[in-house]
Amino acid sequence: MTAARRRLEPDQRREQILRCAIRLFGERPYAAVSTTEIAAEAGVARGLINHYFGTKRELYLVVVRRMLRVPSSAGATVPSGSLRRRVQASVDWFLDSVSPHARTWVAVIGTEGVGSDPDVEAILAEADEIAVDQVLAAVGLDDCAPGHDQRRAMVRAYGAMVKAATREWLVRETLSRDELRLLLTQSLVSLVRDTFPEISGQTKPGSA
Amino acid sequence: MTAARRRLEPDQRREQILRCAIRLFGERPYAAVSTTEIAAEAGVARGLINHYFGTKRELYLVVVRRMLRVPSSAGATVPSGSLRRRVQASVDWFLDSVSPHARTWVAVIGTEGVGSDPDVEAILAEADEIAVDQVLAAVGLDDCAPGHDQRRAMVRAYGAMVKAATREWLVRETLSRDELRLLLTQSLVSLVRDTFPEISGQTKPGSA
DNA sequence: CCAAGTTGTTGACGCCGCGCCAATAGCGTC
DNA sequence: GACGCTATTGGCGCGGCGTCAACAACTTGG
Repeated sequence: MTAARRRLEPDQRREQILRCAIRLFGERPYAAVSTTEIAAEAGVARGLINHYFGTKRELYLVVVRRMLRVPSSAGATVPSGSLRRRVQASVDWFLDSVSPHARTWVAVIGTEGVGSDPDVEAILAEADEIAVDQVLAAVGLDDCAPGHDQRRAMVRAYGAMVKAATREWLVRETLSRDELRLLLTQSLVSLVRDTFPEISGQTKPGSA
Repeated sequence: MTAARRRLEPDQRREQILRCAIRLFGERPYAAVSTTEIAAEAGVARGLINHYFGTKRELYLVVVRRMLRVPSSAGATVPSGSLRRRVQASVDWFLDSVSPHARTWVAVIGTEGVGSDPDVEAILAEADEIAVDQVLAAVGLDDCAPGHDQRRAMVRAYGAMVKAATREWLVRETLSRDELRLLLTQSLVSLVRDTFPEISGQTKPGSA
């Protein structure tokens, strides 16, 4: 009962399989999803998956990449005003762009214990770098030389907090949107205002 | 050539297999490590793994649990002094306890893209809760009622930043230990001093 | 309107990893 | 030294994955 096989444009078929894969990989960990299952879900022969994506693993990587494609750019307009205002605007923009994709976004960010996959990490890392660029741009510290790498590192770390806190909001619902907004804003302002100055070349003697 | 099979105490054998599993799972993602490989590494028959751990998956969970067992408690003595002093002391304690297990610790914290595993998440979550307790204790806000859940949520988010920043230090080496120390201290101080007050019950009217 | 070509799609084969279980053989005991 | 307990083994069956040659849907030329 192979319900009348139909011929599709490669792109359409590819997309169709990819959609099923995205859903299944979003529900269960990699090892718990079989290509047989994905194929069945898409109503195609299992071999077709290999034809389009090569390997189960490669399909998985495509899924990860796809799920990280944020609307990104678009509102890359840096607002003006005080530091706090600019930060607040960026935070709001982030929250707005996450809201629609909530479930999907959370699945991608989800941590899965031991044994990290280099390829997956590379994809996540690339997305993080873009985010860092946006944050630094919004804050107005694009790339002044001293302490450049350290600042980026710290913003990456801040990004991890953003992800975790957003999960608290979307999944555990332990934070309201306003509370999350407050947390993200305060933290970034503090980072830029208090921490950055102390690592930019000369160690500014802070009042202990 | 089954190099003269030897009989061991169950605990010893279990531990031996576990050690090999820890190493391999630390190097590659779950699906890329076979029980055959673990068995070979440990110099035992593959079936023995099932005998001791039941399932590959269960073995994996034991590995995750084991790798999260921090020296924990021990120096749970809350220091006294100003907020900043107490925070600083906690940060130092954390950095000291991570240093020895660096590689292992990082492997556990590592993120692995899409499709989170509920069981793994539960284990990580439990460890996080313990960490939150320690932080709140150090800060001196054990469990005063108003805004209790929000505070815990925010500290969990802070914990994510701690992990990420520590990775920057240990893996990417983009931050020195001192810079990391500064970042973690400043952030937590800011969190407690600036953000916490605004979510404790009455919304303190902030200067817009 | 049919034949030939193009190419999306299938199904089966071989391999390997995993869970299970009966058989085997260390090691202590009488 | 024989016996028994149990740690340990090895192989069976199932199922997932990658490959490949055959098949058929759709297109094009006559």
